Amino acid sequence: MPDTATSTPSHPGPDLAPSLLAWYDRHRRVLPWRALPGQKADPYRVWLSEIMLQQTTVAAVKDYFLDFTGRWPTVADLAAAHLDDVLRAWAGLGYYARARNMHRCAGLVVERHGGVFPSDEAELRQLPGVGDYTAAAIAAIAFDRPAAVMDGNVERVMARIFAVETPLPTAKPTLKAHAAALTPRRRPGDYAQAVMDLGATICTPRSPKCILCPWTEACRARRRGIAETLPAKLAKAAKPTRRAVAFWLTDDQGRVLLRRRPPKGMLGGMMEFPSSAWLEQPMPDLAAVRGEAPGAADWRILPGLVRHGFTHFDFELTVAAGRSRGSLDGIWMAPDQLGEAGLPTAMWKIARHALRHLE
DNA sequence: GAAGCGTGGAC
DNA sequence: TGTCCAAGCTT
Repeated sequence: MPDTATSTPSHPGPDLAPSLLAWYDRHRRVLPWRALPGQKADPYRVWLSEIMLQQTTVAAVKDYFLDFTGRWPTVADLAAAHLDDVLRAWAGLGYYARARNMHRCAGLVVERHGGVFPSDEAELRQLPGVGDYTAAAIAAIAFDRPAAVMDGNVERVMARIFAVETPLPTAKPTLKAHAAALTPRRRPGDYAQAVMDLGATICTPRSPKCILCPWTEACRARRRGIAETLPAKLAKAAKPTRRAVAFWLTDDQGRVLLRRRPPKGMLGGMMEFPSSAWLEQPMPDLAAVRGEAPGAADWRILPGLVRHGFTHFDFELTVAAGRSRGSLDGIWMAPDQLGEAGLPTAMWKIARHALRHLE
């Protein structure tokens, strides 16, 4: 009996999961947080890796993950650590609220869950730093629950397989429904990693390797020749530039003055060099910002400019160097110890700039 | 819903 | 050089 509904299915097909799992078994990547085939995943390591991997590449995460799990092998160890030490270990990885939430989350898992991560997606979702994606990822990967993960990779893969041309973020609910419909009952943990691996290695934003894709026959975007254009995204606003003068203040022992930023917001809780306000204005001269300096000194502006791109603005600084007159309260560090200070990258650039011009 | 929140690598 | 963007979450 001819059946147009099955010969031209309304969706790419019910058998996509098995072919993807077969591909995954052949191309499984070895990663520090990934359990070996047949072995049980450690929920702590899965959680830790998922937090680190938020908006961050595998290459950037690897060394941080090994360092963290070496220092703090269990969630109880991490919960018992001082936040300062966690922030210092996190320095350079970016999105520092993740580190603060991670530390809070570890404390809650110990206090409320006896040091054992919940396996239920809704319970995981309640933990700080754990959103829809991360809750689903932990449920699927650590506990093999049939949770549908929805990250940037899955969005892209779904947009292409189903040729969804509606731009993000409007298309998100549609893409999520497609992803949920494809999630299998068997091996949901492997499937979650497989579909993300597919997006990361085959169904890439540019130049997708459709020839190697296990779903190439089913892919509607490839058939229409529009795979590389998907998913469509709304244009983003231009980034403004903020400028400031950073103060490199040294004492009679050659130590430099640092301070700790407020606990929330931009670079919350991280170390920084004192500076004038970060304003969307032309670069101020020394006379305009002398009142914001951390103390009296024979300030002189060093040649050159420090540039740094943040998420929503570009940052330009000039560095004023000076020798402190008298003693001043604050955090004084020898320049050769700055490597252990846990400086965010923007501050590290200031330090390099100052040292280059003062030596 | 929109804005705030880092960084480094690829092209 | 600039642009995009990566296993998102919080407010």
